[in-house]
Amino acid sequence: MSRRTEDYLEAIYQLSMEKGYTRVKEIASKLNVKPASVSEMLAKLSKEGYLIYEKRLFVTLTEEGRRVAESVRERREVLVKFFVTLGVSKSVAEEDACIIEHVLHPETVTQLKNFVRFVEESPIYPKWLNHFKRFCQSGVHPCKASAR
Amino acid sequence: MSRRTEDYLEAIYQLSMEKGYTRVKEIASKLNVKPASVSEMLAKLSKEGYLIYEKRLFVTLTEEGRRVAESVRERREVLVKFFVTLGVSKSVAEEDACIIEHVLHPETVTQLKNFVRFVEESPIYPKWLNHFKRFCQSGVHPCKASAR
DNA sequence: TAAATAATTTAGGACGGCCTAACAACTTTA
DNA sequence: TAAAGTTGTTAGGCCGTCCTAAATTATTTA
Repeated sequence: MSRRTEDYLEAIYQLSMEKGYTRVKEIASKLNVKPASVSEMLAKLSKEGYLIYEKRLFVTLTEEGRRVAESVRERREVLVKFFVTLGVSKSVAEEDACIIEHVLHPETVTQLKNFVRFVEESPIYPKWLNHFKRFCQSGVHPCKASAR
Repeated sequence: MSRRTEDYLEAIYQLSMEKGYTRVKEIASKLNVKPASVSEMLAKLSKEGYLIYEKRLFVTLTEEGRRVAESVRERREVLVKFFVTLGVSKSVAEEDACIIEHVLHPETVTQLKNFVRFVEESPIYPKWLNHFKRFCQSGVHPCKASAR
């Protein structure tokens, strides 16, 4: 299962949300490739059992395809949330997440999740965040600055 | 400049540290590819001005090549430090860093750096880390647990 | 210094993913 | 319902990176 394969599955998954299926043209525009490339990939994915493609009509994921897509999406969401917590802008966060979601070791993903939850659940979260933001701007840790 | 190109430059940079140069065989083993592939890549990189290759002898980076290699390395180090702070094991951290170092947006890298420094410079760092570790194990935020 | 060994290069090929151009099949509309 | 427009497919090619096998060059050792 290559990275690109995962990209396709996730794109298809998302595009299918509303109508239950999607089309070559939509996938192509989502992934910024030409329809011809999508056609090719669909043939491959369908042969490998990740989706069912009613020729010239619509694409639907199989159980297996959906499973993969969901896990990719989950990983991506953790990353986005995480980068955003860190003060990265949403658009950049999404871009970066999209790129690296495929390759992180499960252990890393677990720790990212832990971190996000830890920070969110901390009673001093607002204060922490505020301090962190000030640190980003001034380069000085507020707790230290006030101590001397 | 492709990802793979960056990998090669960084590998060459590291391998050259000691002796000031390196060899095809070493690069091949570092990157887990065959010498033939290295040969090819060296031809390309040398044509593009990133290194000077005295045929069949040694490889040295040009200024430009060193510049690229250093920036790649810097990014990777931030990532490793970061993942380790997050509780990811060193080996996994290094692996993951190696994979994603190429693709992160500068904004993201900046924030990662900020985070690492912020955490390190916090006066309550030991406490924070301890809490985070306990949270990872129990799933409960220590500050909350003791509050009720 | 000749023979054996080690390192490197070259040639030829594979694979994944992308593209364009030409064609085919549906859909809309006149 | 035929022509025009839209969507999808096929064929042929390209690029980057990798490989194996064979040839070449360098180095070691007897």
